[in-house]
Amino acid sequence: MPELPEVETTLRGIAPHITGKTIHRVHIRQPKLRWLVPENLSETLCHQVILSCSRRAKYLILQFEHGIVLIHLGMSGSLRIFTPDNVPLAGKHDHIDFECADGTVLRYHDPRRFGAVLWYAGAAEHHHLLQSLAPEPLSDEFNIAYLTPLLNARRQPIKTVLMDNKIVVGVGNIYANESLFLSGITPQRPANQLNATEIAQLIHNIKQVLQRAIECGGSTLRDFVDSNGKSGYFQQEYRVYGRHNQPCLQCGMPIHKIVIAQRASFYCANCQK
DNA sequence: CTGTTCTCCTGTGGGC
DNA sequence: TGCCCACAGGAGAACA
Repeated sequence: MPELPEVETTLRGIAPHITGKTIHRVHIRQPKLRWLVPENLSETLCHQVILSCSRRAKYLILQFEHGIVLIHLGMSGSLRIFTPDNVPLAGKHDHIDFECADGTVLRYHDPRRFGAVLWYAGAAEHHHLLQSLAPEPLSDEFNIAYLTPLLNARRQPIKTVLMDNKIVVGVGNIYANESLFLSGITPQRPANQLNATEIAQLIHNIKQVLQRAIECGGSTLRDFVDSNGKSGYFQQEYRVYGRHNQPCLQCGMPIHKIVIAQRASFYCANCQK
């Protein structure tokens, strides 16, 4: 499931291969993603140059002269680059090909189709999906002065609040669990009960764990080119996520699994208070 | 405004 | 070995 580090790694993996290139056509095999892929996307993008590639939250943004293509990988989406004359036949869930004039193909693959590929004839910051997003977790804007009043206004479990895009973007289920473990904070604690030290710890650990995962992704960048995609994303070592009943890596006590707001939550009752 | 529930979809894995 | 089915999960949308 692509979390922010995977999306960032995807961006770095594809950007050098498509930036500055001209779209020749777009093949849409399955338009029914989270939202319908615009039917006329190929006509819209034909002869248009990909000016730049960027990321906001877990959205990838391809910048064109007259608008943007917005890509979200949902939870099973991936992007691959195929070099000219090296493009394999499309597989079952290869829903969209962006074909460049030089033959390079950017292929969107998404078995569960929770992702999105959209066109917006305007600036990225004006798109309704992007304009009300909270700060990036790795930015300086995401700091103690910013977060403290927002947490104090919430009674929900801290884990739920961390996953709220109005508080901070890009912290999904896995990294919410991981950063709370690293901070010694139990996921069900009401957000307004965290003290200043804990908030500082949490911010530090969110940045740390995301940054580390992005650095791990750096060694897999070649996987985005001419790969069959089966290797998938890098395997991150998780400290609590998915470790139900396994010994805590700090104290050896079994890891608990509970459901908070319909999401699997893992924690050590001994290390996290 | 906060908070909760529903929804999209298919691969996986447990139960039998 | 095969069938059935609950389940996971990002995050917007709808609603209380």
